[in-house]
Amino acid sequence: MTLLDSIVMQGLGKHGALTAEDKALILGLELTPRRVSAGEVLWQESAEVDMFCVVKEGWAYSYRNLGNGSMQILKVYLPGDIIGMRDFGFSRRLAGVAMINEGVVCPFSHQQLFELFVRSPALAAGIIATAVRQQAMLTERLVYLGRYAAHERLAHFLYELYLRLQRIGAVDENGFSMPLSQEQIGDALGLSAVHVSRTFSMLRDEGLVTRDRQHVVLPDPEALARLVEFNNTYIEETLPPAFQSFH
Amino acid sequence: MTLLDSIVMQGLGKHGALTAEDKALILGLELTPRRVSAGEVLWQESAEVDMFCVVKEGWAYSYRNLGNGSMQILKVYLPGDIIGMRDFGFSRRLAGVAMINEGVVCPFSHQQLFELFVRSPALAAGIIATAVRQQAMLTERLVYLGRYAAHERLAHFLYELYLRLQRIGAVDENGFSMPLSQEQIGDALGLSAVHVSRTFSMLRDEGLVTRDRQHVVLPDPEALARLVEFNNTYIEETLPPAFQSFH
DNA sequence: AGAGATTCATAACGCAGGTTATAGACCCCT
DNA sequence: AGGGGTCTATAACCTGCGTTATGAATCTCT
Repeated sequence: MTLLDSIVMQGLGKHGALTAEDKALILGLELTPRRVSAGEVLWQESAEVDMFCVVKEGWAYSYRNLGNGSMQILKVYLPGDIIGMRDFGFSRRLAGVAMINEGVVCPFSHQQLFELFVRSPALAAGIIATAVRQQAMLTERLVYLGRYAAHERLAHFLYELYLRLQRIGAVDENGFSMPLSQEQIGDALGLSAVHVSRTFSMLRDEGLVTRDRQHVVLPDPEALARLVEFNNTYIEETLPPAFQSFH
Repeated sequence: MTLLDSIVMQGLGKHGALTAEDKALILGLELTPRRVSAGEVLWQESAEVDMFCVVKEGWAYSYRNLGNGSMQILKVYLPGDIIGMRDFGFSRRLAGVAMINEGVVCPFSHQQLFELFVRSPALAAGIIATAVRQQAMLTERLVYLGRYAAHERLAHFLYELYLRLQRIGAVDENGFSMPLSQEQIGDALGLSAVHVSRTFSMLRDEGLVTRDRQHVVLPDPEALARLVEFNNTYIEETLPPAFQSFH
């Protein structure tokens, strides 16, 4: 899963907006792969912002540890995602990032990113659009935390993962591997681990989700999508026409 | 309240990163002021993205109307804020925006923004940093929705408004005007209007907040800040050093 | 000034989801 | 293979917040 294969860049490429130099620049972000172990912390909250990362293999999550002892997981990152763009424009990290399972990440520097911005407005627009899309997913979760019940939050969470995994070819017969524990899912959805378990049982009884350890199957993804009225504007693949002016 | 006075731009200006042309470009975003009435909808969710806005006077909010009949307010915009950057990179609006009270906004086009990006990398970086800062505030609210109780959410909300208003000179003796109804506050914090009322009473009884209609006073802002362990990284005024490479 | 619409405070009641506890299943280590 | 740790399921109990209701205060419109 290279960045060049990611949705936005594919979109730019399709419109002929990417030159050979652009492609070289973006591949340049992935020259230093690093193997990382399960649970490894890539950086802590408040650490200095010294790099960003492309996830090549494995899952990661960004999180905040709170004063009351609990944790809020902000976002789950899958292969092909860029980690850390949230902190662009800040001198310190707003959130920690840790690996869920083992994997491979490609760190790149602030400097490389600036370089890329200056040398290719098309890539800059693409990377910004990607970052904005990630923020849109966060916003969607904010809506769910504010106004939906536990079963809707979980259904939405699983369906979003399903869509994102599908796009990187990690879904097989409506099933996928899900390395998050119920505790971690709870930390993402603002629920207790116990209630996540209850809610899984409920969705199972309704035939919407089956699960065996780390393997999740959505027997009827469309039914799940109807339940959560999934808004897929924010996962849409096309960039607005104005972006094509960047030749 | 002009954009040039906004925190990030002030930061850039202080470092001498802004040329005269830069300043002209950014003032160019505010050439078409438009008076808007209380409750006026600037755009609806799913509308085509045709413009962005600088708020000159009055408060606005972005929101999502949900299938279950409720509303989630995503963000409150104060004078000096840019509205709509959330939708940059999308062809359709992810959220509606409406005025809370009457005011003045300055719309500018997608085209103007691109123009500015191409002609001034320094301004581009500044505007992106501003947008990222707004997203950071959203993230902070997500954390509060996920993991904090009603009184902490409300205290945090009020304290954030207090800080933001202070920076634009709209706080007088720890008091400020707050045109949001309790229903709207509830829609922002994921609470019912009734519970917002209860929670206000609670904070009042503890001497943390007094309120008379639209006028809110925080008798002891520091006590409030302690209660919510306010994380002001995301409101920090300085840009990281790397941004100064944009001369 | 009077009528209707908003907004707000407070009370009564119910339930979704937090908390604590227990036990079984699976994992990793030596 | 056995022992400790983690993860999950389910139950029992409790509470924070939603819901509905009512009355008072304030705003808006004519």
